[in-house]
Amino acid sequence: MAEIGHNSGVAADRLKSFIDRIENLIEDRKAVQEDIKLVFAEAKAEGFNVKTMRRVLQLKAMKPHDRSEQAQLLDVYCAAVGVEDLFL
Amino acid sequence: MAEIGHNSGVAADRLKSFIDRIENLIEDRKAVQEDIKLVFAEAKAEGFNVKTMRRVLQLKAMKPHDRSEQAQLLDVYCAAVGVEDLFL
Amino acid sequence: MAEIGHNSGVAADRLKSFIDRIENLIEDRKAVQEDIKLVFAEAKAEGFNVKTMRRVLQLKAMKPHDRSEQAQLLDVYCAAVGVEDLFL
Amino acid sequence: MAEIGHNSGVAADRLKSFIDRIENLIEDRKAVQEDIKLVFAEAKAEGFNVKTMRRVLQLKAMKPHDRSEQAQLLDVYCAAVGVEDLFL
DNA sequence: AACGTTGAAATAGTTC
DNA sequence: GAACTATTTCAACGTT
Repeated sequence: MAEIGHNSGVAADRLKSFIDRIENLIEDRKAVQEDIKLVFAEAKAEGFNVKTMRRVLQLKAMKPHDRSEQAQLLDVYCAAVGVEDLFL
Repeated sequence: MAEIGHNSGVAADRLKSFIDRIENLIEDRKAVQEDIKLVFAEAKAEGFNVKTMRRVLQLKAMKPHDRSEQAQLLDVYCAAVGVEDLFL
Repeated sequence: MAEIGHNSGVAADRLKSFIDRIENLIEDRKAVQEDIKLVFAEAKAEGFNVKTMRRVLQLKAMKPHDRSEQAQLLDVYCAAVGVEDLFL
Repeated sequence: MAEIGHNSGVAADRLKSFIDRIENLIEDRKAVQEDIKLVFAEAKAEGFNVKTMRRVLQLKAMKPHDRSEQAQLLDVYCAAVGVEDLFL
């Protein structure tokens, strides 16, 4: 464990540096997040359905193999429970 | 706005009562949540896939009409973007 | 992974049972949530401020200050970075 | 709702454009997130406690306590209920 | 290294 | 429809 205190402030400075770097990165992340929100808002303003868009993004992000595997399992489970699983 | 203070403690007592009641209800809710977790754990221990079970529960909770409506829209969007949307 | 299908429906029945149990628990949870809402509504009707009540509940829930744990370390880090760490 | 289909692909192209833009932004966000993880790892390698660092970041992120708002009301409620409301 | 635990981040719903 | 709250989901962390 890094020791802070006593008579040297070097560990403290090091910590401060880490904290600052992370704070800046968190700022960046927030900015990107804000951009994403804006694009969704724009799409919504043109009449697109945001929720469905999110789903499409999820599907695109999935590897095709995983996708079909999950889909099959969902099929089986839905059949077992008596739920129609049409394409969601 | 209910006045608290001055020389009467009745409003304070009333507030305390409300807070206590809600705290108890929150406890109840936590207990139920714990039960849910236990059932999922039990199912998992028997080899079922928890994530897929959650999906089934979502689908069951949906009104059939909404379900098919969303499914159709997803179809259209996936086609537009070039993603296969097999049964997810 | 639990196998469903082939010629035996026992795994299917088992899954159905799990799903049903969880559905019931979710119903319970919704009921409790509804009760909470009602108490808040009652308090509001008597003039209390709901938002502030929520904060009080948060603070009450935070209670266990756990000053034994890593609180000292937090003190040190906050000092190093120049943040006041009133409680926690 | 934006209509897609029939004989014009303009809405489809528009959707595709939105989806692409968001995908890119999501990539950016993942990259930033990765950077954050790296800095934490670096700090940890120098002996700092990651969990405590996260708490420091939380505390720093907490707003200037806004004592003008409804803080007085919170004081009153906390007093009524018997909770110490150090800051907020 | 998988498991559960925990905390953060996203999404959905509700209120004003 | 904008803001806030609540729920759900996801990812990271320590643990066995």
